[in-house]
Amino acid sequence: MGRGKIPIKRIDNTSSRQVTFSKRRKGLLKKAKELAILCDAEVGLIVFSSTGRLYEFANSSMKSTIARYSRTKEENFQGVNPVISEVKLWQREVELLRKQLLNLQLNHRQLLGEELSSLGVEGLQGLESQLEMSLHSVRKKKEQVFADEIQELNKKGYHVHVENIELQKKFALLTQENKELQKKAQQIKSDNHSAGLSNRIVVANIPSADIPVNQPVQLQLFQPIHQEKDNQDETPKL
Amino acid sequence: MGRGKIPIKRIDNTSSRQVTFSKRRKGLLKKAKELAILCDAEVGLIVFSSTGRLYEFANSSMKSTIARYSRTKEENFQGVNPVISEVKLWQREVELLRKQLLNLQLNHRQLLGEELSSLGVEGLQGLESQLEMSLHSVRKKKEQVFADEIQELNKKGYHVHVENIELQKKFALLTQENKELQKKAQQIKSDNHSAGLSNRIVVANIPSADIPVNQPVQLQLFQPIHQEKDNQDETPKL
DNA sequence: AGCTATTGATAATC
DNA sequence: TGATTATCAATAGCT
Repeated sequence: MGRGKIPIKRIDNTSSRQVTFSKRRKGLLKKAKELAILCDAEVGLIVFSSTGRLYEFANSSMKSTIARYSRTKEENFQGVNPVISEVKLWQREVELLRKQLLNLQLNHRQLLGEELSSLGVEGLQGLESQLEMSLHSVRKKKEQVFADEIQELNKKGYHVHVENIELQKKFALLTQENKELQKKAQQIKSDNHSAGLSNRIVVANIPSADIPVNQPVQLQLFQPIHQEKDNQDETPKL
Repeated sequence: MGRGKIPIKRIDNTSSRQVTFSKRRKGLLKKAKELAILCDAEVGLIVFSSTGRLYEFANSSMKSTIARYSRTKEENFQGVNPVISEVKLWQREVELLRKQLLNLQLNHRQLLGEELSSLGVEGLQGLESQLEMSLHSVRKKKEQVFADEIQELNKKGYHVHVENIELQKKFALLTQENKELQKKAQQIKSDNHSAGLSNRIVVANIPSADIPVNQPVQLQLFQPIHQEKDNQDETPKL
């Protein structure tokens, strides 16, 4: 598959061998991954380039795959083993766990809406109602989380609001003070004028009417939602 | 690369998964060989089918490839030359399986709407949409099952209907025959009367007009349902 | 490292 | 399974 076919023998030209290596290595790794995913297989792939660099793929872990490999290989030509009893114990454990895992995996996949072919009508009905219940709980939970968050925000908002009122009071006091200072300044100025001196005192004229004092800030956020909205599930029960 | 492209995810259908597995496994092994030959690389490939069968390729030897691998990784597997550590291998396997099982169990419980506290808002949203998708698939599947059943029933119903018509035809013929026999019997009777003999022949008078001949029986059951009814899921996304 | 013409792999089908 | 074939994907040869 390429512009022409090449014989399967060592490519002599070093650079084109390297190019081909990197292309085909990529392809091989991709295909190994795909096989593992598509067919639910445990795949381990080790590739050393001719320069000694390592490339690998393993869908579970290389370590466990190699372990499984060596176990499998040994069992084939090792009918009798002196340390059987303990090993057998563990093997049984593994077998049990594998079974549990497989069962759970099937169940899980069905909960995800896959692999439904093995289910009959009652199974499907059961699954459906289970999913409905789950969905219900999840939505409840989600709403609760939102409600909690909103409450928290409201609380914080209230504190900010209180703080705000305090600040406004202080601001009002300052404004008052300022006005009085201005008045005094004016007085001094006119006194100086009449005395012929011009020792200017500048006082900032802070605007005071822009912010409505004691107007409560709008702090009410969304209210927690508590309407049941699950009656949309009007699937015609056949 | 085939009649159509397939998404890279686990193939649900068991038999087609197995078919794909054997095809792709073959292809993968071939490509591994080619890479090793063409590019002078050291390749080791281990594949376990989901049923646990082992397939492998190694251009030098799996043992030495694994040895080189572990050397490169600077880890020493006792895995390759065991017996002492066989128990340890199994223990590790048990540990791994236990972990997987626990993970899956948590996930599973969450899919059942339990143990949701560890999830944040995004987690809950994700779970919700996943459940919605699952519900969708399950309902689809259920409807399909019903549709199939109905089709099957319709087919059977049609056959019964055809058979019925045949029977009605035969019945009509028999009725006709019967009438003619009656006529003949009457004739013989009157002949006997005039001859003075009374060798009575009794012929059952089968009613013939009670069943409406060729009236097609009502056999059309429900039609398969194919309307999409999922736009009911208008959950307000908060 | 990109770009195609080509071959190769394989999904669907029987 | 095993064979066939229509399609899609990988990649050989160039740039």
